[in-house]
Amino acid sequence: MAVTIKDVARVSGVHVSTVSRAFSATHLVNADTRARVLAAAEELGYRPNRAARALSTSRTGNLGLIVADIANPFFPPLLKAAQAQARARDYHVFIADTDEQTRVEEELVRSMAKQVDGAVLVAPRLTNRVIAELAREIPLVVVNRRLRGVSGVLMDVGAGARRAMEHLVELGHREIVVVGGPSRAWTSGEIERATEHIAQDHGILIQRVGPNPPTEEGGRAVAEEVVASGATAVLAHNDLLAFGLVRRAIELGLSVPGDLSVIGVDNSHVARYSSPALTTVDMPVAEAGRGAVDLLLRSVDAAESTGTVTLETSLVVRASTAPPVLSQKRH
Amino acid sequence: MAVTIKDVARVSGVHVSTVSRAFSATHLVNADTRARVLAAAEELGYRPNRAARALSTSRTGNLGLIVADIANPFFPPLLKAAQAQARARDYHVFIADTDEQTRVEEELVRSMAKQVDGAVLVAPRLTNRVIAELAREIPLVVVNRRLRGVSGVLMDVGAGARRAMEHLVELGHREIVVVGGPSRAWTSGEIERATEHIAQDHGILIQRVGPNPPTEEGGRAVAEEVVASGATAVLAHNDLLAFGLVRRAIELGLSVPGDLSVIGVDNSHVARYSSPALTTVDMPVAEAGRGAVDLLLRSVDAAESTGTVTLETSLVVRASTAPPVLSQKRH
DNA sequence: ATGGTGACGGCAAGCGTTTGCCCCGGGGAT
DNA sequence: ATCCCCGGGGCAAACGCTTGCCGTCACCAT
Repeated sequence: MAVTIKDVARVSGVHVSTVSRAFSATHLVNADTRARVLAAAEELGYRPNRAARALSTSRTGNLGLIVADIANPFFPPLLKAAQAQARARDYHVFIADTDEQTRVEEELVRSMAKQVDGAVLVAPRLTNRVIAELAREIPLVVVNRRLRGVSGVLMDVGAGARRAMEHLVELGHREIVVVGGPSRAWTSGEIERATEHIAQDHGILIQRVGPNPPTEEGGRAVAEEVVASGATAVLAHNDLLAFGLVRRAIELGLSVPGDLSVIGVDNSHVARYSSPALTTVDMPVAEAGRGAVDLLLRSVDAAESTGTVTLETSLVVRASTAPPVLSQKRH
Repeated sequence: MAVTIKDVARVSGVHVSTVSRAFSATHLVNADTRARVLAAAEELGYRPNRAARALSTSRTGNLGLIVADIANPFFPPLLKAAQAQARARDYHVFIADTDEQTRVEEELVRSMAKQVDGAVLVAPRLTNRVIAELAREIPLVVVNRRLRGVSGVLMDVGAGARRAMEHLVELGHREIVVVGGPSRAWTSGEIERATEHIAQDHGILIQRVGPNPPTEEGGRAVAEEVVASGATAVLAHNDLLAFGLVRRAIELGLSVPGDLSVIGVDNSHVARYSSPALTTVDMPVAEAGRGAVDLLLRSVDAAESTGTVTLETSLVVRASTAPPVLSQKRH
């Protein structure tokens, strides 16, 4: 029923192989013949069947994009950019949501493997071991994960966290709580390390709370603990967490940034939309999405190349940070 | 290199057809034989090649999901729900972003056609004619578009807009501006009709501005016009537009809701996150995503069934609406 | 004229599955 | 004892495309 290469061949009076070549090896066919074939194809509305093509070339023209939570505002701009880049290269993309579950993540990669030329894992929650294993089965690039032998694009969240801490220190804060995210996220470790350094360099007192789910709820849940800590500022693992924390802190009667300065990470639109607008670490997500696809496509073509690109982050100062008020300490 | 049905056949000592049946027509093979086959498959890590399967069954196990803008906060929760539902049914989903361009939308459907069993068009910008045409080539379901002969899930934004207007009327507003969205969006017409009715019923003065791009920028751009109109309240096509409008209005020295009440549509997270929190029309997006996939799968299986489901919306009153101040009119 | 050389394009195998057809053998009905 | 039926499973074609191989023909150099 659907029009196939055979129909085109019949109509244009050539063999199917010629039709095939007219599309994918243009230099092997005479210009006039090719024109006839293309005309016939056009007339019939012929579209090559990618699945069939995949069967003989073992190239599908598809990519997989796997994220923890599509609805987390960190991801959509990245997905959008990656999708656009893929499309520009004539690739289609499968997008899948793992719901933060590592089992699902692994299963998803495996079940997609045959259908894609490669996959990008965005902020994977999987262990390095499993990722490395998967990378042996299918070209992989990871975003925000450092892994020997696997291509990756990293957003330098460590530098961003450092900037954020310095900003707080300059404002005069001396006791800061760092609200952690999911324990298996690479960014968690980066932030921990960076904040540790800053604390030592400046003699700052740091308290850590977490791990926490990277959601508004997670933020609300830790608010009381943060308030009780007596710290005057907090750096949260992401904007959502920061936002929930701010909301709850305000409900508890605090003023932000008056009583508590809060910094998020991601520079997602919640940071811009919320009030007070959040000071946050900007993550170049669109660039990361594009970069991941480029990297992936490169390793699909060139078989064996792996590489890592690191993208710069920056601190965006908005209205959720201010000097601490010099009241008597609360504890 | 990859393990195929042949390998499994060899290892388990049966013919490939038996292996095939062991997977997809279990009742046609003896239980013991089947167990042997499955064991061999497991041992080898065999996964059926979906592309090959598609070739002979003409069922791909894939779905397409096409949206105007992944980064517009209206879409991600819908995508997430749709994707989850599809996964539960063992379907993979292609997600594509049209960047609000109708040409791209059409081209996307066509280029996916051979690779999916059906597609859902979310808030399509295409004309009815083109959609109907596409629906003839591939099972389609549209979200937020009413179209004879094409399955759809509709969120009753008309009822929502009516509720929103009534809310404003009850608060005492008598001059309201309706900020329109993209002209080709179905919701635009619905809102226009609903507001028209309310205006007549209550003798309200309505002014329309638009069409506008459904973005924060779009909202900022119309703010001055809205302010100059002298109206005391506005109903915007979506939250993003409402949000941009609020921001700009505040920059212009107005207070919201003091000088201007604003209502959005979508109940996306920007409505919750922004300040003042937006009164908005809640859209059951997750349900719509699930419903669309269900509907699509049904028409894929049952060939010829088309249906429309309408989902209820509701008004969420937050902090961006209040009674008008009774000052002298500004014009 | 003769042989050589490309360019062009037909032929057919092969990619991994599914599925209609048929064969085989065992058990129940007669 | 014979016949039938049916469960089980092998065989091979088919799905739509790509690609290595080879034949044909025109054209050029000798």
